[in-house]
Amino acid sequence: MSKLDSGMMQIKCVEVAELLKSLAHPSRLMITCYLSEGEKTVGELQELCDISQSQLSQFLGRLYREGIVSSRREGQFSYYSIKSKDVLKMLESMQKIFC
Amino acid sequence: MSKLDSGMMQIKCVEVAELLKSLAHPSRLMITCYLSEGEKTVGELQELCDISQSQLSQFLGRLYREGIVSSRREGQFSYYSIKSKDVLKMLESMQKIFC
DNA sequence: TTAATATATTAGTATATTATAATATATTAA
DNA sequence: TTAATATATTATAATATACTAATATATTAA
Repeated sequence: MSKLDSGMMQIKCVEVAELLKSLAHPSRLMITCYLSEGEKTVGELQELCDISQSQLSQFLGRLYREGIVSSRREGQFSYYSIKSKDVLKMLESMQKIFC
Repeated sequence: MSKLDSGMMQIKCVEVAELLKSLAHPSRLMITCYLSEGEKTVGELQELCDISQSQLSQFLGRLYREGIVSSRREGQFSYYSIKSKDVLKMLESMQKIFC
């Protein structure tokens, strides 16, 4: 583990803390965990996560704005998935440690 | 990666989201990152993290209440360290991924 | 005992987040 | 075109968080 100088440390901590904040809610974490298995529609997520339509949509909107997920529309459905490899790695290592 | 049933999934997500929330602030993340190298005094952390005495103490208090760090007093100094192996693993894997 | 150092606590304001209900939009099926 | 389904947006009240300044406590040194 190479050490960062204090300036870089600050920058990294701001950046990573933002990611943690995005994930730091039971429902948002659950959403992203399920998405780590692969792309899902809003409806599928709603089944899996058991939260209200409005909240799910708001959480997805937030995760999207914060760059955690990407989305594509195909006809009636919106498909969401994890946007970055690093976030995926992070989700996987959390699953290894805690699940 | 074995799959959890939805009840266990809920429980794990609540638990891990709490941890993420504890770490989801640039200063709290920095504090815990430095502590992942080993026990430190409040004064040492203050040097390293460059935050006000009051905030540092409040953040340490919160991390303590939330079970992330443990502390011991030795004379004039308070020593803090990461309390759980799992949190340590988590911090290390974040460093591997993002630093 | 007093002063200095290390750390903790309290109070107050500003801002952010959560949850819910209501409403809006887009797409497909009848 | 209308109804139904899938998803998004807005408004709002309740709660939590962040930051600062001020004050308090405990320990050591003089």
